[in-house]
Amino acid sequence: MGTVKTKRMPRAVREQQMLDAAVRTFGQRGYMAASMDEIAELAGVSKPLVYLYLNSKEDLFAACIRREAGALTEAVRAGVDRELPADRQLWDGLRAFFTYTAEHPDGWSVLHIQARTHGERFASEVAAMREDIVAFVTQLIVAAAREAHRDPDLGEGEVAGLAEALVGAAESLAAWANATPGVTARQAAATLMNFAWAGLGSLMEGRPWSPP
Amino acid sequence: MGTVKTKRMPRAVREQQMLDAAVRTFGQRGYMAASMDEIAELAGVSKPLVYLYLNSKEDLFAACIRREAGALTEAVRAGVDRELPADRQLWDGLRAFFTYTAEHPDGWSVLHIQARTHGERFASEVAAMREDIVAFVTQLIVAAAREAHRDPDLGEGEVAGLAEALVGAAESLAAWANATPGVTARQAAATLMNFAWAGLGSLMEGRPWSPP
Amino acid sequence: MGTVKTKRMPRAVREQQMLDAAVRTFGQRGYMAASMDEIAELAGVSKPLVYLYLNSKEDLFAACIRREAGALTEAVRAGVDRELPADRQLWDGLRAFFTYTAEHPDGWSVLHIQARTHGERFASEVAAMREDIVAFVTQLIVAAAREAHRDPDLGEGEVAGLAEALVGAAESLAAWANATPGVTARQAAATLMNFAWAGLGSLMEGRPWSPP
Amino acid sequence: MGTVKTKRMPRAVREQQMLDAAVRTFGQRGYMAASMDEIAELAGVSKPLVYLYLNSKEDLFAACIRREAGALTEAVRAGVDRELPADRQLWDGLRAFFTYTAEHPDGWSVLHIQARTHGERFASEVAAMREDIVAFVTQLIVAAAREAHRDPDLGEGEVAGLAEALVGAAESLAAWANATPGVTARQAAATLMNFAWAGLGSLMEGRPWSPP
DNA sequence: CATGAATGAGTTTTCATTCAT
DNA sequence: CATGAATGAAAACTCATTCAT
Repeated sequence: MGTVKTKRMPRAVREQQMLDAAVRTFGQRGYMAASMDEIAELAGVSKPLVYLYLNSKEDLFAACIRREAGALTEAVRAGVDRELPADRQLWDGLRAFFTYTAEHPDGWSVLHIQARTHGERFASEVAAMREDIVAFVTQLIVAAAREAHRDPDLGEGEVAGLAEALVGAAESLAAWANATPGVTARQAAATLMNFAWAGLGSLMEGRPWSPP
Repeated sequence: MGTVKTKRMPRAVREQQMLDAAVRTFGQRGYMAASMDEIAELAGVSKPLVYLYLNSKEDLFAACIRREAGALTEAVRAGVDRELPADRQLWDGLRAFFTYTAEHPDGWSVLHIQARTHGERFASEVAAMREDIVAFVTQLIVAAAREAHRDPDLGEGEVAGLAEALVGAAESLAAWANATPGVTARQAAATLMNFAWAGLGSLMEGRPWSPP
Repeated sequence: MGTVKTKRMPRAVREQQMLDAAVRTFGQRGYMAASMDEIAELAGVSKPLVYLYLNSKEDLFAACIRREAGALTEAVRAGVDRELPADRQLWDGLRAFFTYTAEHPDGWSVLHIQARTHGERFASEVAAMREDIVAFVTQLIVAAAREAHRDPDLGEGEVAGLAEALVGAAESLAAWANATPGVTARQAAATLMNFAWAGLGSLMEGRPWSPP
Repeated sequence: MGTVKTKRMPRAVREQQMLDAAVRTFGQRGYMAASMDEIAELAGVSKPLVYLYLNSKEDLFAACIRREAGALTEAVRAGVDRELPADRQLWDGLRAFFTYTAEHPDGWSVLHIQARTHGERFASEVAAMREDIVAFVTQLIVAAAREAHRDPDLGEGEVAGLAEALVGAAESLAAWANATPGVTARQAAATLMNFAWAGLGSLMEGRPWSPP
């Protein structure tokens, strides 16, 4: 499955091959356990070439994160039509998200797990992407309230907590769906929509659960 | 800051000191980056003693996982009274969970992050614990339906998905609460109850969201 | 000729063996070309032990410099009786110096050549030692003038330049004597005394050479 | 700061640019620490071209030594008029020498330090140059004796030692003068003439210092 | 029981050097 | 001629692990 070893390719192509190999290795082994030797071999090049193009293990990892974060963001963005109703947007976004994470489990692992556990430099790059997504979901919640002609009795902090919980639930479900054979992206999205949209609806109708 | 160095303690005590040091180190540095040197020093013992008692880095890590998983499970179990109504049980369990993760961030990091990224052996040990918890939540959902005299139109798979989503959301919120100053365990639990219980209620009243 | 490989020695002894090996290797190959592998092998230990005791190549080199500078200084000091007349002191000091450099060519190379060409950190350590020696020689020149009941028409700067030239000449002669078979320490010292003492005498008698 | 990159220059010119870059790099970084990459970049050419013209790092270094040794020799030769009295010749030669070393510190470093510490091949090339100079100084000493109508009671070995000491002192003073701001070539030369010529004079007048 | 002494195997990284175009 | 693409070999350094005392 490793990239076929061909000689003398343009730099841009080789760089992508290296990033492919790196994402796969980092995703499966983890940042620390991944060795530059393994990455180079999987990419079908010698180690010095990896260093020539990507500088260091850290830089290589950062490049992986940037590429994968961009790709995931782009996939979700492309799946959503901002003209449609809020629930439809959320549904489409979730499907795009679960589809992408299912098709790129290593990239998702790099973003979700590896990047968060190996230094501020990496964590902050992912945090930025995540904030984009949380902001998007927050907008949808507010839009949903408006569409339902409700004035949600929710403070800003509460909406943020909800968006955070929704995104967190999505992240967890992605891991679960990846690990559970037979669970499709569509099913994962439906489960979450059921759970979340109904809950939001109830909240907006003024029936929150309150602690005893 | 390490345990004070005292001579000749019973083996069980020494082992706990070692596990304390190991959990702290694994939690903060990650499994790969943690060095046996650092752990031994933090525990106030010599390295060979660590090997004598715990065998290897792998075994030491496994011991950490077992201890921490047990402690977390126990904390949640102790916080819940199985005689109370389902929503109260969930509320109490969530509070116990968020309290524990806030007070033992390194242990939680070991379970939630480290154990899942370093080989099947560790992942499966945590998965077992997690399944216990998901099973507990599943029971609560079913119990809630029964209490409400509803026949939930939910298949087993759907309930499982919901429980999974709930647990996943809790895990995400734990990380979020730990990282966000000013968010208490109680607040995290309230946010999630609001989100989840209302959603479950709507579902049971037969108003699920359905895909377009 | 390498140190015989014996097992389990006290740290202090091993450290000296390592320094011996390092001085020899640095002296013969130069700082950059010397490899830690070679040093460890010559010392009869494994590389990790070298790092355990001496930390890094830089620290190891610095330790060599410190040890060798101390030994050279001590050898010269031990060879001189500060109660004797100035010329006798200079003669004795030079003999001790040439003897030492002849017997420890690698140590001398480390101090004279290697330390000066690999970063301020090392250069300054040798510079400190050299300044000690230049100061000593300066004292002797002044003492010589006093003994001769002369008031040397020499400014401080000029005396410094002379001391510098004398020390420089000694350093060069050391290399020359080491490289020229059949030149003894005594001969090297005699050549320099002839050259220097007579010159100083002339200067003090007020017969300097003056530029055209 | 590197040579401006221009296309299609005659080989001889390109070679000089490469040697300029190499001398500078070797002089400042040292032989081992200098990288062919840096040299090629500083010369404004691609690495393969350096190899095409100069063959290898060793050959490149040797070419530097040859060029710099020739230039230094030539500078001294050009500064001296062989018709003038011996002391004047020495004075002029020293001034030329100190001037050259001050103006070409990297070249001087290559000759004085680098070449001597990286293998017999390079050392011997510098040694040859140095012997030329020592021979020249030896001639001057003999000529000085003749001019003074003295029959120096000095054996050949002694004269050689004196010349060696003088040259060595000059080399040391060159380093000292380069490192000490405010010391001009003229001052360095004056210091050494004072020291040396007076000493020689005394010797020839039959007042050598003799060991106790 | 406890530890100072020791290492094999691996890590990231760099460098002189060569082709194919 | 000139260069972008590529690498074999080795460097400094680290770490989990084990004896001998």
